[in-house]
Amino acid sequence: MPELPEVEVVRAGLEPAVHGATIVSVDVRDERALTRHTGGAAHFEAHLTGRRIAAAVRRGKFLWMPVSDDEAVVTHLGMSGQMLLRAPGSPEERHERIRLEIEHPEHGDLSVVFADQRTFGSLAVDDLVDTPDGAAGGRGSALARVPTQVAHIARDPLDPAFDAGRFRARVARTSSGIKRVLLDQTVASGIGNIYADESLWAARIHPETPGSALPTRAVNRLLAEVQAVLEKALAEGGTSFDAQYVNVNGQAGYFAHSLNAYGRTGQPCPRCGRPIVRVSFMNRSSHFCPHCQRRR
DNA sequence: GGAATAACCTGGATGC
DNA sequence: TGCATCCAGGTTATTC
Repeated sequence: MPELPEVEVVRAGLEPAVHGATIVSVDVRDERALTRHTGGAAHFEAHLTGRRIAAAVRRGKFLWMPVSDDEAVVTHLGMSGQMLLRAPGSPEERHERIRLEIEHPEHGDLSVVFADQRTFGSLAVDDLVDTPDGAAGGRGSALARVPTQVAHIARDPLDPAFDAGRFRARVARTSSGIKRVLLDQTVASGIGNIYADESLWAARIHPETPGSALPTRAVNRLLAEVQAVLEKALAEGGTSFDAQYVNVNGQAGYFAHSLNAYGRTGQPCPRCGRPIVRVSFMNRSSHFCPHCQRRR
């Protein structure tokens, strides 16, 4: 499941290949991959053909490639989306939805393939708007612009312009469980189910603890653990359980070997040795140690 | 306005 | 072997 570290690995892989490249053709093979695009496949193809890509930028789980100061191709990988770099004319990938043929002045011709099994991911052409704080829109570009579809989400915890004070204030004023808050992309972006569970385990906080019940010291500790978990996962190439997440070359990450709580139901907690439990939560699962992470 | 929940989707795993 | 059911979860629309 692509969360911040996985999307950043993809962005870093795309950057050298697409920066300065020209889109010579666009082929939409499944229009369901354009659910965020207004205008349909023909509009998407015609609008991008001939445009020059200026960068690969990321905020949270959103990735975008500006094609001018006012427009960008926005990508969200959803649950199973992949952005793959392939040789021109390479065989169609399994679940391939969209293919961009690009021409780079140094690297030559390449195919950028968007493949997505569960079709939760999408591409779209979107307008760029100024960031309210004047800082760069995301990692990968100094331009203080962000797609309208991304403008409503908060900066991610690894962003130098992340507003920790705003994060603490949002946590303090809500009665919702802290895991729900972590998954709210308008509070802090880039955190999904895996890294929420891992961060809460590291900070020894029960996922259902109301935000308002957490002392500032605990919120600060949690934020530090979120940043540490994300950094470590990024360094290890992200988390791969199966073929659902791979980098632009189709390779898996290694962070699954470093997980302490997520997906370890019944296995001993690495800290106290008692079994990790799994409970249903928001149509998904929470994994935690009931001994180390007690309810307040 | 804030909070909670359902729906969208595909394929692997599991049970019968 | 084949079929039915469950499960995974990010985002958003809907409901309370």
